[in-house]
Amino acid sequence: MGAGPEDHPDVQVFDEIRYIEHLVRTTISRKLPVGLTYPQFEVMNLLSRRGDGISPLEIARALQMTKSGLTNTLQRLHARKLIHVEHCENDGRRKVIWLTPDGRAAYAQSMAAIRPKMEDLRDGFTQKEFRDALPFLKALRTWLGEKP
Amino acid sequence: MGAGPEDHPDVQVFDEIRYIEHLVRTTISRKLPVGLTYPQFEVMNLLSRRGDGISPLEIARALQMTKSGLTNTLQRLHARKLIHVEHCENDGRRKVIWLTPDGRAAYAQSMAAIRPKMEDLRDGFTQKEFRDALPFLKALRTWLGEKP
DNA sequence: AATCGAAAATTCGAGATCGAACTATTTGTG
DNA sequence: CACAAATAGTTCGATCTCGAATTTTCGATT
Repeated sequence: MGAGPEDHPDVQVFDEIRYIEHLVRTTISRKLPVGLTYPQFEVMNLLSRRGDGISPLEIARALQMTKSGLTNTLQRLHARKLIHVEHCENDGRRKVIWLTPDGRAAYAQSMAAIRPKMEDLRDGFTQKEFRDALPFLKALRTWLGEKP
Repeated sequence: MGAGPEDHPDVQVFDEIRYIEHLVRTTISRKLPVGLTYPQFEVMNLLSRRGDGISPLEIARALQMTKSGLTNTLQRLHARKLIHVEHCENDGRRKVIWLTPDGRAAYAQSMAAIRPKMEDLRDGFTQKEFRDALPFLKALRTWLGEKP
């Protein structure tokens, strides 16, 4: 029984990364208040972290979403009145997104649902462990992003 | 300007992981022969690595797909005659999946398209770097998977 | 042997995701 | 100024993804 490619450390690393990404996505999804999906939460999370008043294109780039994919998500958030969409004054092509009070409330509710898990995580691992893992992950991400 | 949560190493790690996963997915997707999607490739990759003759449930578990999602992908692969679906003799509920010769050819063609990038990667990083990154990633994945 | 509960797969509906084509606006250049 | 190229966003079609409900088959208990 010879060693297949699945034994190579690089393949294993990508498998683990795929698995972790999936676990994070499903774990958070299941904890979100009903009516909120994971991408919707991600958008609101960015609006909350980065401050409102950013454009759809900035959001799409920050979250690795396509413009068309983001249009879809923004339309749904807008339909639920969780975001407010303004037309940019200086540039007629651009729009600017804001969280509404309802949006902030839904976001706070989501974070509250996730917080216990996050705190568990910070008990299970040290910040040093995360810090030590970062350089390689950043290098890998940069390398993958630079060579199209 | 206080430190937001985005500065925390743990948040950064998850951001990098999300980014890497996305880059791998899109990079491979764009290199695949026309007509093949990334999930379809993943299934064929597993069939090729793990050997044929495995059941849909085993595939779904290995690839973190839901059974219903896999049914969809298998139906498409079957429609293109890239896989062969048998009814298990011992167990009437189960099916067993095989790559057809066409499937093997399509898989070989996909791997050939991806190989240069993989070789570049093995030039850009050492196997030791991947090996050193593994324990933390495995621990993180296990922890996330154990606490539902 | 009859039945009940678990397991494997499918169907269905809602939402996400991508890429290509399209519209509208702005910017740069002659 | 006119017009070409670039930019921001949307629309559309195909596929993926999930969860819930359903069907079929198996296995164990009685």
